[in-house]
Amino acid sequence: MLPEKLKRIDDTKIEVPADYKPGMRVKGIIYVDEILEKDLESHSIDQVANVATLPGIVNASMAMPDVHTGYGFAIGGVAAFDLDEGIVSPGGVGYDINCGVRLLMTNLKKIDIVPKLKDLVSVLYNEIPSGVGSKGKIRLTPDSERRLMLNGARWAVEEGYGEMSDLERIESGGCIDGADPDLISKKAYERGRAQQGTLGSGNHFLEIQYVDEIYDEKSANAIGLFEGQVTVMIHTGSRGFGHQVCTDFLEVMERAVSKYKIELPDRELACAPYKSPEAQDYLAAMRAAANYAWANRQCIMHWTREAFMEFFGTSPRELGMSLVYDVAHNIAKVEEHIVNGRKKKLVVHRKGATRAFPPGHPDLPDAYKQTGQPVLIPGDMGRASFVLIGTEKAMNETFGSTCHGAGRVMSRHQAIRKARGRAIWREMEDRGIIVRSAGRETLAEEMSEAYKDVSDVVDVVHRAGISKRVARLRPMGVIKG
DNA sequence: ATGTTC
Repeated sequence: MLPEKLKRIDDTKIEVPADYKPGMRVKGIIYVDEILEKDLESHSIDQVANVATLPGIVNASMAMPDVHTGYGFAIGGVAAFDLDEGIVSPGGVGYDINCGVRLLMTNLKKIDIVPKLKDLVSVLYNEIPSGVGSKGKIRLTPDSERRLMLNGARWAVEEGYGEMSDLERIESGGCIDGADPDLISKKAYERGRAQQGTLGSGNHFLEIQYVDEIYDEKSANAIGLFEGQVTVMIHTGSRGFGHQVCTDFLEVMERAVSKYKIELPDRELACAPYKSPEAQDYLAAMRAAANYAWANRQCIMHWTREAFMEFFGTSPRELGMSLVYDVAHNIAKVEEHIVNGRKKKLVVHRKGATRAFPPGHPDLPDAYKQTGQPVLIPGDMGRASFVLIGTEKAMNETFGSTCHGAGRVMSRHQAIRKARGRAIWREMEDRGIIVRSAGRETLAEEMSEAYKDVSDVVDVVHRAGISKRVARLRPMGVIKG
């Protein structure tokens, strides 16, 4: 049951009124329908309300339909702050800075690979390092790690991992300006040294998929997607490097909270005024970690192309292996939005939320100027993933943002208990999905039933108009950490 | 998410 104070606005969203909790400066908006409303945790609602108390918050504290409890800010949260009055908070970005998704398409059809699927998955599994604490094939010197932080995916391309033309199909060109390697701790340098080009664990994955349904023929055509087409989705972030950056700056922010006398309903919301050196330093360090993640997805995509080349004995070009797009879903960015009819720069925190810019937006590459920004939504490993497109309505309502995935319904611990005595890999294989995993418990934690149905999540954002459904992808082969 | 409890 929803708390009585919450008001349903329409069939896709509810309002958390500004009198829900003391100190709220704006209302909260949670995008859920009657189905997902049942999975809404009261703690997530409290977190949306807590964020609404932060100085300089603009319009509303928002949450997407895949919302669940996170560190301070809910995962699935979107919050934008005024640059004069507002704050920056590491909790609004999360531990996995620039966790995100990229989608690679091919000109292969599902029927071309079904008979060889198991072998193809093995080749990929051997080629892409995965698992907790996994080390990659790259060893960064302090100097190369610096250049990586400054240049992101461009660093990877310059090192031979991919092509320059990949860069225009990455959010922010695969490199956000304003990173400062001098603000990165020795510990973070050390943790990042051997983890570039690794998948990690948890919900991170590499998946071979096929396009199973097209909803919007025109946009799908413009992107290059067709029914039965094989695609590869890569979901990973900045690994131990970003985690360390977040840890380091939470400490800085805790001190800033007392220094600037910021009153917080929850110490996990530790933050600093946007214009303070603490906030500017965090943003510069966060950008270094964001660039680390973009380079990471670039390297992994490159090895995916190499694995396909080795397996099929033809070049990636002949296999049509071009990048569709790459999105960040854990990041804070300074963006221009219209507030009360006037253009204004804001610092937008997206934590488990994806940018969804509309057709014509100046930040989009030429390839997507007319279509709008591709939005990539990974589901759980057994069901589906989606390609959506950004909309004008998202610009007006959610600072150009939409959902990011399925969202858990079971805790990791619950899932492990529920999976006891079962062979999840075999259950998947019976459904025609080949899975390889480095970690023993990862498959249990990540089984389908531990997640909401991503189709329900996507249905809400589509009906709400904050992004538009283009295609559904079904998993065939999964590599997990 | 995470050298899965510095």
